[in-house]
Amino acid sequence: MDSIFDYEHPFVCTDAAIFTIKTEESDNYRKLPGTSLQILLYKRATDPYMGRWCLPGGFLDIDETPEDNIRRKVSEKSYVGECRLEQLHTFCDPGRDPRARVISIAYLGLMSEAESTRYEDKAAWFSVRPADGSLAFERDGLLLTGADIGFDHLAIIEAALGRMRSGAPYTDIVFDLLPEEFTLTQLQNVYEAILGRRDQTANFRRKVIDMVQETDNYTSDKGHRPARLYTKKQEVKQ
Amino acid sequence: MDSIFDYEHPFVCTDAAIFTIKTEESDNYRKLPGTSLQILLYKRATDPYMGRWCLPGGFLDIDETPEDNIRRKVSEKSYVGECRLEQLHTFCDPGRDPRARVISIAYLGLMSEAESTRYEDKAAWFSVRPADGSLAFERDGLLLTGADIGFDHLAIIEAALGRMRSGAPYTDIVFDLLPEEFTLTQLQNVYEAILGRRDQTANFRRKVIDMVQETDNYTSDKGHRPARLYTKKQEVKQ
DNA sequence: GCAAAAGTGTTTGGTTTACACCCATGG
DNA sequence: CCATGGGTGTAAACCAAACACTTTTGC
Repeated sequence: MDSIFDYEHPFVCTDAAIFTIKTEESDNYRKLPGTSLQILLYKRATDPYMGRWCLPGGFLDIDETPEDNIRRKVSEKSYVGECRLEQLHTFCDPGRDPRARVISIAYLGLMSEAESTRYEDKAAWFSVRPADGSLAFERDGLLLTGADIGFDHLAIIEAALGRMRSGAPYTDIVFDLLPEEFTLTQLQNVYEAILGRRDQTANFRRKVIDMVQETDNYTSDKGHRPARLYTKKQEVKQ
Repeated sequence: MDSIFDYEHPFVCTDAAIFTIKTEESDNYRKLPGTSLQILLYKRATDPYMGRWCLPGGFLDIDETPEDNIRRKVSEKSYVGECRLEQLHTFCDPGRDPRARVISIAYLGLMSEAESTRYEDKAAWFSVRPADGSLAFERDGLLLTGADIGFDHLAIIEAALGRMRSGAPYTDIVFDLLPEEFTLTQLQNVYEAILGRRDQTANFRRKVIDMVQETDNYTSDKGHRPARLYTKKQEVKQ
C-alpha cells in the first residue's frame, strides 16, 4: 500500500455562522424593546468573492481543532466575545472554492448579547430576516440578499438556521443567547426570533417552566409590573 | 496575505458506519423469524491498529466527493451492494490517527437486506448488541467489544446509532433497510431493532399508517393469517 | 386612572397508551 | 382444532391550544 503522504489531498477550512440577539430600542416608556436575531459577517477584501459578505473562518492549521481555529479567526476579524460552538455539517462540493479543492467544516455559534456588543472591526452584525423564500440581512440601512453572500455561505447560514429551529425546543441553544438572568418574556422573545411564530404567554410558560430555575430577583423601572428573573436550570444528577 | 498553498494542511478521510437488517432463521413453521441490526466491519491488515476491526472508508481524493469515496472503498473491500449515505459528523481530534493529522468525515449508511447479502470479502457483517453500557459485535461466535475496534471508530458507531435512534421516527431511515414491499410487522421489527424497545401492535400501526401505502399483495405459506404488504408512501406535492 | 406587561386558571380537543378482542391460515 | 400472527375498537390518561381573567407597576 502507498504511504498516505503521497496523496495530493484537499484543503480544510472552517466557517462559523455565529448568531446573537439584539435588543432594539423602545419608543415608549411603557413598551418593552423588540428582539432580533443577528449574524456576524465580514466583507471579503481579496479575490475570490472580493466585496461579497462571508462567514468568519479560515484554513485549519495542522495541530489546531476547528473550534480553536474559529475563535482565532473571529478575534482576528473583530473583537467580539466568547461563544458556544456546535458542529453543523461539512461542505465538500468539489466546486465550492474556485482556487482549489477546499472542504469546509461548518459550525453554529451562539453568543450572548453582552459578548456580542464588544467592538467589531472588520466584521459586523446583520439582522436576519426572511425574504420571499430566501433570506435577507440588514444593518444601518444596508440590505444584503443571498446574491451578496460569497462562496456557499448562504447554504451554511440556512443549515445553521435549520439547526437552531429544530434544536431550540429541546436543547439549551436559547440560553446561550441570553444573559445569566432573564425574564420569561425575554426567553419567549428569543424563541420567537428563532422560530418566527408567536406563542401564547400562558402556554409558553408551562412549556419552559421545568427548564428554568426561578431567582428572587425582579426587573424594575419598566412602567409596568416587575418580572421575575430566571436562570437556566442545572441538570440534576442521578 | 499568503497563498493557501503554503500551508501544511491536514489529511482528509471518510469513515462509514453502514447498517443492514438480518432476518434470522425460524425454528418453527408457525413462528416468524427474528430481526437483528448488523454493521459492516473489516479487520485491518496493516499498522496502525493492525488486527483491530474498523469501519470502511479511506483517504479522500482531490476531486472526489465523500460519498463516491465511500462507495469506492466499500467495493474494494467487499462486494456488498448499494446503500444510502447520510453525513454524520466530522471527527477532528488532533490525536485520532497516530500517523498524521487526519480529519474524518463520518457517514451513516443504510443498506437493504437484499443488497447486503452479496458476497462479502475482506469486510463482514456483525450484529450490534448493547453490552453493559457499551456495545458488542457478534458474528459466528466471534464476539468483539469496544476494545477490539480501531481508531475512534467506536465513537463513530455510537454517533451513528444515536442518529438512527433519533431519526427513525421522523425520517425514512427504516425504509432504506427494508425491501420495496414489506409487512407492518417487518417494519415494526426494524423499529424495535433500532430503538431497542417494544411497542404495542395496535399503537404502532396507527403511528406509521400515514407513512406507508398499502398494496394488494399479501404474504402466504406462513402458517397463520396472511399479512398485507405495504410500500413507502410517496410524498404528495403541493 | 390607564397602558402595558406579568402571571394564572379553565375549557376543549386531540394524541398516546394500555388492553381486550376477533380473524385467517397451514398443518 | 389450535398456535401464531394479523388486525381493530375503546376507554383512560396525558398534553397542547385557545382564551379569559387578575395583578402590578410608572406616569
